[in-house]
Amino acid sequence: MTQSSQSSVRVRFAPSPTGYLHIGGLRTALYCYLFARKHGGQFLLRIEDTDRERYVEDAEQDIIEAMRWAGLSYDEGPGLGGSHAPYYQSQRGALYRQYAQQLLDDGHAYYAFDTPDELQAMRDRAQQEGNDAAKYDAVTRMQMKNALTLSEDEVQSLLDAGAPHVVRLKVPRSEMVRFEDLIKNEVTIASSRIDDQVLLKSDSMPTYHLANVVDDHLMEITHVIRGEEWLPSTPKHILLYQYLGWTPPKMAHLPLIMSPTGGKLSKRNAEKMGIPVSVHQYRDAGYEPEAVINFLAFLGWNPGTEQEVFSLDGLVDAFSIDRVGTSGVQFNLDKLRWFNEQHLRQLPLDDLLRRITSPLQAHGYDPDEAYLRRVVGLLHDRMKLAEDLATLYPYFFEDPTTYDEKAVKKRWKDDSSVLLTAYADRLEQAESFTEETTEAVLRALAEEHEAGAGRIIHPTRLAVSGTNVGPSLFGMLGVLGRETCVRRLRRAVEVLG
RNA sequence: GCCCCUGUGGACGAAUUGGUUAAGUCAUCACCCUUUCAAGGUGAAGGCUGCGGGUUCGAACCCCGCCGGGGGUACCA
Repeated sequence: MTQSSQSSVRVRFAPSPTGYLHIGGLRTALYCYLFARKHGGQFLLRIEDTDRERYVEDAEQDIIEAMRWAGLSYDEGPGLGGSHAPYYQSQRGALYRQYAQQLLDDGHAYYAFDTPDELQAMRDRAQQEGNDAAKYDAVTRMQMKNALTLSEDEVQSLLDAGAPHVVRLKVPRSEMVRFEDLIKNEVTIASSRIDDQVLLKSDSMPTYHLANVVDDHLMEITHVIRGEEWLPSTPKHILLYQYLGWTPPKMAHLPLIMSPTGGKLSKRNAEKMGIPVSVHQYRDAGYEPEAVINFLAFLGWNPGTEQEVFSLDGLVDAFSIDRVGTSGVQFNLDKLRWFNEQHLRQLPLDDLLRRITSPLQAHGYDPDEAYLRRVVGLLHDRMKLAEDLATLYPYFFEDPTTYDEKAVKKRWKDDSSVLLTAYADRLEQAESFTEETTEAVLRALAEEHEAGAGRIIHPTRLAVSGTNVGPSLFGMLGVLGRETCVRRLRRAVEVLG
């Protein structure tokens, strides 16, 4: 890297608590984190709670917990403090107002008193006249009720009378606004395309644009890494930096995550595809945080080598912003499952046990540890999700209540009752009950009846598990134990005849 | 509509930066292994690198024009 890697890099993840942290948000956070750590810099969390209408009470807690779960630790932020506190925009109002005032004083911003109805009327008018966009800009602002069209006295008396008003950015009529994006390279937009953006809302809260620029500067952010949906408004930010006399940070806009049905992965179209949206849903479904992180890292980035399975630290090592792609990437649940399987498999037994407990309990199972260890030993290599134990292999925790219909049809034969009864009898009397003995007993029995071993193996699996798929039969029997196996064999004979 | 970003098999993506038969992973299919299903192993199918022009001895890569996809166009972020 040409970048002198020490120190100065500061990156922030700045979510808005308008909902639970979603998977796309976590990816943005991850890239911020990777970049910061890669360069030995700081990673901070800032809560952008300027929208009172959409504020969600427990969203902030959810965001913090999701970051912790994912292992994305930050150096400054809520609960931690830091030299640039507070990290809540709702607590920094005075700052934004101060800089808005500076912009006002310098003639780069102005008061506007238009009501929502008047704005709507202006847009309707513009549309009727066939103007391509209904903008509040260098042309239309002269027809509106603002400090540019009203006299100084009128403005003052409106202000004194407490008339609702906003502060708008005075965007130049025609200027080329240019910036260098670390991912998209050079981007240029004509200022005539930019709205006179509201900076301070009538409730005196800042909009994203003002708050973001002020905070990024004050918090000494060196790199703004965020989703591509922000690319078109970046020129406004560049203008703001310029008018405030500040040097803008480096910009990097991440490609969007798409739904398999097309379009940005939103809550709605994701759920339609059975894709969990909130990070906590992944946790609850038993996905490994390392796997989710690994998967997310590869959504728009790759190391350029064959290696795909990475730990978080490994990703930090391998990460480089210039290997981030430029086009939108489709979310692929299959690939996530594969990553999950990879990570699950390399998890030491003790760690695996810890992660398996809560999904089990969620399904009402609370096996003792020694038993669980044996079950997991048998199933470790077959698991794709921590939840699988409860959903795919419930029979390790309770007797099957039904028998899979197709399996019965295929595996339950005329001689099954006789054979299983005999097998149950022998198992009951066998000297020991292990993987080896259950197999030896079964094979001997099959031979005596001049039947293939499968004649007993398959119905036994059905009787014991209720289905015809699963791990090695004898290993399974050994784990379940004599009493359980015999009971289930006899019950199957009773039910299936 | 207008503005911005973008386009390599079904999905993700590599390609020493203009160099010859366009990697690999997921998914699919087949075979092997096997008491079943996975896993694992081996292999297959799937591409005029969106389309059309150009530049060049040579283009996925550079230029032009189309077309497609996405985002933005709020007193939301």
